Amino acid sequence: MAIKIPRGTQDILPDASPTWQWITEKARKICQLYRYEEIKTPMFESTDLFHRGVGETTDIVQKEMYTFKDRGDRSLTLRPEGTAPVVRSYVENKMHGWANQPVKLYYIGEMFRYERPQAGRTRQLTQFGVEAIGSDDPSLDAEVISLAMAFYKSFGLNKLKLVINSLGDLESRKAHREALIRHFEPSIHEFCSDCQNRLQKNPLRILDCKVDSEHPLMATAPSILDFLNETSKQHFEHVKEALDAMGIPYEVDATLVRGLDYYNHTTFEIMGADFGAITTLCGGGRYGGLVSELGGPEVSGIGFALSYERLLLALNAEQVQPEIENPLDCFIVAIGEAAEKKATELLYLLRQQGITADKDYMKRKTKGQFKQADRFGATTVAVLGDEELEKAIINVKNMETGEQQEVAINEFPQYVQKLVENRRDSHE
RNA sequence: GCGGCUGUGGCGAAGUGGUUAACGCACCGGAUUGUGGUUCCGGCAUUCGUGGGUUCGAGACCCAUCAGCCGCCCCA
Repeated sequence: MAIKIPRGTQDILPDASPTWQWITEKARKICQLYRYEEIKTPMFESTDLFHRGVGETTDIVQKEMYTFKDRGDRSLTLRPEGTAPVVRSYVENKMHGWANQPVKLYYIGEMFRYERPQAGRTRQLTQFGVEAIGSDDPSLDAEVISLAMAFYKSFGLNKLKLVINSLGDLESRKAHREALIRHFEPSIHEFCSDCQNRLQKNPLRILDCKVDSEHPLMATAPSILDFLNETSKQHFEHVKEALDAMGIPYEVDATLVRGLDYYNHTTFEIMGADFGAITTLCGGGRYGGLVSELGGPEVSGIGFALSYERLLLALNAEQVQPEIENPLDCFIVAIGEAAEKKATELLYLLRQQGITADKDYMKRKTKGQFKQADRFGATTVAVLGDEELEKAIINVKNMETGEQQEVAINEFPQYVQKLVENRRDSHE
């Protein structure tokens, strides 16, 4: 049996790859505007990085990692997310000592999670993410959120919803955590087994549970927003004011709890609509203890990650098409062996001049070659056969008007060049 | 990891146990010995995701397995 693509992965075929290039271009462009610089980290890291950086209690670490041993008996893991590796690099390269602070980075790359695939969820996913590390200024939170929103807007997407929340600082989180345990503990046996486990490990995530969302204790659960201390409150207020000033609408959702352990203060999610159960396009937030946890100084960062796969769902739902096209300037129809050889030479000349050019490689008849040229959307076709070779000319046909012109073969490249330039001028 | 649905040529899709597996699109060839987008004619699945079983006979029924989609969980 033929070998098939691994589960949860996909080939990006030529008809889809322009869209992928388009997304990448938009991402780079927006990062350039906001002055974030690209960082590339390895596809695999020491397994410990994710245990320490992402959190032992998270689903990612507990059941979704592609972990393997290399020949030197090192435990390595294909990266399931981008923040921990970037922070590892921040610490390893002592970026906290760089002149420009905060350090503003972005990455584009593949992530790997062992999950059950469905629409918008694959085992290899492509993420664009941003990390601004070294400042706890709340206006930086707003900048990162606005970058994400501007990115989506640049595609013309409109059905977006920004949801924000604050988890507060360590002190606030601790107080809230205790209140949650007090709230749920007496009746915890009425909750699902996941929630029973969460009670001591991470009671915050009980709020996130879909199974027990109708339980009366959910509605009356203590809200993190009531436990924010003065510092945390001010931070959150500042973020909201900055968003208001930029005219970015948002909703505050006190139950928005991000899945990874390292978040504090601001968390946010951008949701799309109209494409099935999965609506989260982008998730992010501020992380406090992560840098020091990985051996760096006590600084915090803020970032987000979003996937191409889900952006694609949103683009489909709103019927957005990429702006990329690749027109064929000239197709050479060669009739006979001698002409075929000459065509190869002429193609090379055209391409050296920046003219997109192609020919037949399937030994098609003349008619078939024209059909191919038409399918490619060639704007001109050059016909070369024995008759032309004898007279040292080539017949250049305009495929829109059907007009055909004899051109001396040694003037052919310049002639096509002129046609292409005229066409470009008239289109501008 | 759990539950539901699905799997026929490059694509879409008929076929609900009986001989040579409809049809549409795409593709290739011819009508037009060297000129496209229209038309007409012809060609194009030793085989129905894979493996096994039931049967005189299986694309259809059964079992297993793989994959996809949807839902749950969770997340990007």
